[in-house]
Amino acid sequence: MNLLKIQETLRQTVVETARKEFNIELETVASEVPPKTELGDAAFPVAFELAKRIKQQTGEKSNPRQIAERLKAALEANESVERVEVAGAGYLNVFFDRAKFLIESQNVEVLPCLSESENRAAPKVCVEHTSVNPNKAAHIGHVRNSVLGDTFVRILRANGKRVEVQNYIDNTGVQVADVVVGFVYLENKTLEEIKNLHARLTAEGKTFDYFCWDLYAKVGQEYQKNETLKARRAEVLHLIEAGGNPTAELADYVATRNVECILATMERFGIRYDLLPRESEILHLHFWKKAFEKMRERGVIKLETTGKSAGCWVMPTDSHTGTEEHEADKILVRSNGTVTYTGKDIAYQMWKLGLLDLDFYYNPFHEYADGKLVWITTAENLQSANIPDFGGSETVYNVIDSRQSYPQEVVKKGVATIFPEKGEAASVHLAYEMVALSPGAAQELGFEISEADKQKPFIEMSGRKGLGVKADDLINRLEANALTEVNNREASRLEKNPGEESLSEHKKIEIAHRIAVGALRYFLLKFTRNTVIVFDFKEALSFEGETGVFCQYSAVRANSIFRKLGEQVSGSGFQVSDLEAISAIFNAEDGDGIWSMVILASRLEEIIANALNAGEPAILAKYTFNLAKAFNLFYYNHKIIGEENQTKRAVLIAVADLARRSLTAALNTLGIEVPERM
RNA sequence: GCUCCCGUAGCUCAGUUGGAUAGAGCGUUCGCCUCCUAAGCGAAAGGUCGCAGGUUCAAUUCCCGCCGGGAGCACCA
Repeated sequence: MNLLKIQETLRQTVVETARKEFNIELETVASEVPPKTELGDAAFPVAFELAKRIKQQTGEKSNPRQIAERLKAALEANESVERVEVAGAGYLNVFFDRAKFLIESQNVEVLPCLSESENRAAPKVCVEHTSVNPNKAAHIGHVRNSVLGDTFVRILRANGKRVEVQNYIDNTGVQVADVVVGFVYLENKTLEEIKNLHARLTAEGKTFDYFCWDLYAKVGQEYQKNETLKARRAEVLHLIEAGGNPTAELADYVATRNVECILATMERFGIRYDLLPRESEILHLHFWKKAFEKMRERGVIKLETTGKSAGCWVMPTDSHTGTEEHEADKILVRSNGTVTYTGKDIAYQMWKLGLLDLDFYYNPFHEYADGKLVWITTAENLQSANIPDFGGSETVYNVIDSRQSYPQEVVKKGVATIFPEKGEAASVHLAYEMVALSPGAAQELGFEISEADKQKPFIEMSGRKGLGVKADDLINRLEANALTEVNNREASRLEKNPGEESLSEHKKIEIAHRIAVGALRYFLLKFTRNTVIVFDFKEALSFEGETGVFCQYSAVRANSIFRKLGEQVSGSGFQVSDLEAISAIFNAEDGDGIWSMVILASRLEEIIANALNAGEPAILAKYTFNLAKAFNLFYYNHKIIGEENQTKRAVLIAVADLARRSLTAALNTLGIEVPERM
């Protein structure tokens, strides 16, 4: 009997009692977490609702407290409940049987869904995230996208969902064209020479995406003063889209090397993908043509014959009202017959949902260290073996910057209009605000800031200007800082305990890496999605206070207790006959403190369900921090190893074990691993 | 002009579908390593929840109107 099940049973009891006693049918029963342990473990403010409903139904005024009293007995009949109190104006505060709960918690998985083997028959959901244009290195804003997406994937899996992770590669867009213009017209390089450059950079320990980062910024500057160069962009873009020519080949080489770099960067953060769908295949396999046919069949688009958009195929929208400057309807096909970005996106979304009747071909792109493959789409059938069943998801989550809210709305509405049977709920835009730079941070990076920008609260990062904190730079800095700390702490540990074994260099690097990832992932996850993160070096590099490192430290301390206790304690559960002795521990003066640790650690499953429903990983991040904080307090207040009362010692061990299991699972769901030592 | 987001402690942010004394971190001040790791723990100080109305037994939360900040509204991607 875990916490969720107890709460569900109690809710049912409330519904049944309301039906029996008051002849009222409650659809939902709200339950709350009381603000303090002394106020119980679950609270139902249902008596207020019932009083209102009784008045509506019979016209009789009733006292919420009296209603609560009548529900009280029914709730107390539950075997997990010790007692129920009616508090305040009519709150029902439920107190669990603490000893019984603790005994049962020992045999309960903190995340039951994860322990089950993946159900291949379960409906699949798709998460698209990262989707960095393959023309430069990823910056911290891209990492916010990837970390949010990856964490959401982990939350879905912890809720028992089958998930497919896609990273869309826009390899035929203007951004790639810009870097190609740079290579060809500024650097005067052929494909062979670019290949040599790549080899040289690799040999020097440098990365191709960093080179492109600078080149892209250089091209952006050149465009401002060189109109001929700007004209080249259109030519190059056209050649890339057409395919089958040397420029397209060169662009493909550049884009693919950048994709490799970005994958390597994200792997450092523990972020992986199943499939890389490319825009080139969406074009070459005529996904749009198929989508267009379906839209015409279903009559959701029309050809404008008059007005500003004459000659364009448009999709009428009602969510937006037109003005003199802007048409209300969304153009999907331009008057020259080419398709817009939104049009392509609708086709891609249709494929994701299994509504297109067309498919890509697939080829393995990259193999992770443990053998897992990332696949990439291809335009030709390369006869690959064991291709997973991609696409055709029940629900699609697109992790995209909130600046894309309008086009995402069009895609969602568009797909829902073509397929009303599928509906809008199948397309979810997980929008998030940008990561911006404070004027100070921008200056710290060595950028000239205009007087106007200095007045602004924050400055938007820009790949085109080369203005941003590169992901690898930041994680390198974090790892270096962490390694310094690890070395210092290791030295003082060995000084105090000369007999202890020292950590190998390899292990120290691994610990520093985990700390760095923990710090950065938590930093990006503690903000809710619709908060603009104004990047601040001091805050991002911090290892103290509300940080991932704090949470990791708490888990490391917990593990350290069990290391000292040795293996003999694991699996030594209580006997049911111990119930009274355990109750005595909880009823003692410091019993509430011990119990609050138990109940908080038991909420993980509920919190993860909340995080999924709200589409908000920050809920889990905040919980994890609070859990770590609670454990640090518990750790300080109760000295487990030195405890002389054997029952109390056993209780404390069980509580600490529950806390560390919950904390570890919470951190892992955030994509943060617990280091061996800290 | 229209749409969306934000405004909570000195700073950065949480605050579930309305609910009990509005929370955390940083910063400031003061305590705590003879005791399972001080990347820690405790305490103090700090609030007209942007302003003004409305709905309700109950509003930081829902509705309306202002004020201030941000983003979007392309035959760009």
